[in-house]
Amino acid sequence: MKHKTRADNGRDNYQMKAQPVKLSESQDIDKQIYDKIYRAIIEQRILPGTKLGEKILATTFGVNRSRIRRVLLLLSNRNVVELRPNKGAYVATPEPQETRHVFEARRSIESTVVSRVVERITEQDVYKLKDIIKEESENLRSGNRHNAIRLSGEFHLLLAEIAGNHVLHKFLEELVSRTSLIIGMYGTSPILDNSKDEHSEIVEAIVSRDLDQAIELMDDHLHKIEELLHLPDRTKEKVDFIKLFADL
Amino acid sequence: MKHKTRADNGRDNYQMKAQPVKLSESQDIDKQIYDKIYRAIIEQRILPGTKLGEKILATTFGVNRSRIRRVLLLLSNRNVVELRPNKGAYVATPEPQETRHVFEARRSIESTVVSRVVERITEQDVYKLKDIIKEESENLRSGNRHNAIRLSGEFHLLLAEIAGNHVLHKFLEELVSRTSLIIGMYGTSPILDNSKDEHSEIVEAIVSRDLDQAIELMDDHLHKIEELLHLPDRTKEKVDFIKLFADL
DNA sequence: AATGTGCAAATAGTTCACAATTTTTTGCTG
DNA sequence: CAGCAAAAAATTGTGAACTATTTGCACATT
Repeated sequence: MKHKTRADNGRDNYQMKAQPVKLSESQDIDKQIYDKIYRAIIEQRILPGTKLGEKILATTFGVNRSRIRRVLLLLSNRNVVELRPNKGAYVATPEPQETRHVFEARRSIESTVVSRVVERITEQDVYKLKDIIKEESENLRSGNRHNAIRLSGEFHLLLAEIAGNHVLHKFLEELVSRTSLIIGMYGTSPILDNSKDEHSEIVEAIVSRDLDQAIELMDDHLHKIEELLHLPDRTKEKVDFIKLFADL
Repeated sequence: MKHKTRADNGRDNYQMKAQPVKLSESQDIDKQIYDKIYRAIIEQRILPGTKLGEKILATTFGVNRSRIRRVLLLLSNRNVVELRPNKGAYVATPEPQETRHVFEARRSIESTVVSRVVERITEQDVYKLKDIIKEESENLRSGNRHNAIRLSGEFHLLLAEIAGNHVLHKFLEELVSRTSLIIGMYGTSPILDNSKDEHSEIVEAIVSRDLDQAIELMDDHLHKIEELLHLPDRTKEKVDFIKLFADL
C-alpha cells in the first residue's frame, strides 16, 4: 500500500518511456549474421566440412572480425559449426553414430510436442501447417531443393511452436538443423519426396484429435527418415587416415 | 559436466577423446572458468539475479576480460546467465512460466532416458547410482546443502550418461541447471528431502527391469518437485511497472 | 620420387586502448 | 532534505594492433 497517488501523475511517468523500445543495435547485427550463416548451412548452400574463414566472412558482412568470432562461437555451441583450435571454423560434419542420438532425441521430444499440439491446436494453426506443406511440395516440384529442405524442417518447428513450449522448441531447433546436416551428408532422394505426404497425414491425425495415431505417425516419419539415410558401413569402410588424424 | 570414460564397455560409440590429444591450452582455461562459474550458480552459492561483473571476474580468475566475456556469452546461451545489453551479466532468474516448460521437457527427455537405461544398465552403473544417492543423503544430513543440490542433479545426469545418448545428455544438463535455478528461487524445503528416497525407488525399478514402473516413478518424481515449488500467483500479483519497463 | 627444412604468407587468438553507456556521486534549488 | 541535474566514476562494448600458430611453397637431401 505504498503507491497512494497513482491516479494522476505517477502513472504517466512510467508510460512515457513506452514506445521507443529499440533493441540494442549490435545484438541485432549479431543475430542477423548468425541467421544468415545458419540458414546457408541448413539449406545446404554451404556443405558440411566447408571452412568458414573469419576474414572472408568479416569482409562479406562488412563487420569486424571479432563479431564473426562471436557468431561462430555460438554456432559451434549449437553443433552447427565445428571449431578446431587454431585451424578455424568448419561446417559441422556429423558422424554416422551421432545420427542415432539425434533421431532418438527427436522422437522423444516430438512425441511430447504432438501431444501438446493435439490439445492446443486452433483452426488458424491448421492453415499455417497446411501452408507450409503446400509450399514444401511446390518447391519440391519446381526443383528448389534449398527451400524444400528448410520448409520440411519448419513444419516440425511450427508444431513445436504450436505446442507452446519454448524449451522444447529451442531444443528441436538444434535437432532439426543437425538433421539437415545429416541429410546433407548421408541423405538419399526419397527422403524429401516422402516428407510432404507424411506431414499431411500427421496433420490429419492431429485435427481429428487422434493422439495415438498422431504420435505413431510422427514416430514412423522420423524412423523412416533415419532408415533412408545411407550411412557408411563402418566395419567395411576403408580408413581415411587424413580425416581421422587431421587434428591430432 | 565431466564424464570420465567408462573404462570397459565399448558397447557404444564415442570413446570420448583418447589420451594424448592435448586440447588447446586456452580452450581448457575457458572451460575451467566456465565450470567454476557454472558450479557456483547451480550450487546456489551465487543467487539468481546477482550481477556478474566482468572486471571482478577477470581479476578473480586472473585472466583477461575478453575471456570472461566469452564464457559469459556461452553461459547465457545455456540460459544459466542472462546478458542484458550494456548492463552486464546476471545469474538467470527464471520466470514462473518457464518452470512448466522446463519440467515438461524434463519429463519428455527423462522418460526416454529411463527406457534406454533399463536396456543398458550394468552392475557397475548401479553402484555408481547408489553411490550418488548415498552421498546425497549424507550431505543432506550433515546440512551441506550446496553439495546435496548438485548431487541430486548429478543423479539424473548419470542416468542420461548410462542411457548413452550424448544429445539427450547435453539437453538434460541444461534442464538440470535451470531446475537448480528454479528451486533456488521458488523451492521449498521438502524438495531435497524427498529426493533421495525417490531416486532410490527409481533405481530399484530399473534394476528389476520394470520399465513401466521406472518411467512412472520418474514422472511422479518430476511432477512432485514441480508441485512443491512455491510459484507466485501471477494473476493476483500487482504489476510493478518500474521494474517491468526498467530497460525498455 | 619421396621426405625434410626453412621461410613467407595467411589465419587464428590475444591484448589493450578507447568509445559508448550506465551507474554513482555530488551539488544545487526550492 | 527531497528532488533534480550535472559531473564523475565505473562498466560494458568495439576495433585494431600485436602475437602465435598453421599452411603453402620453394628448395635441398637422400
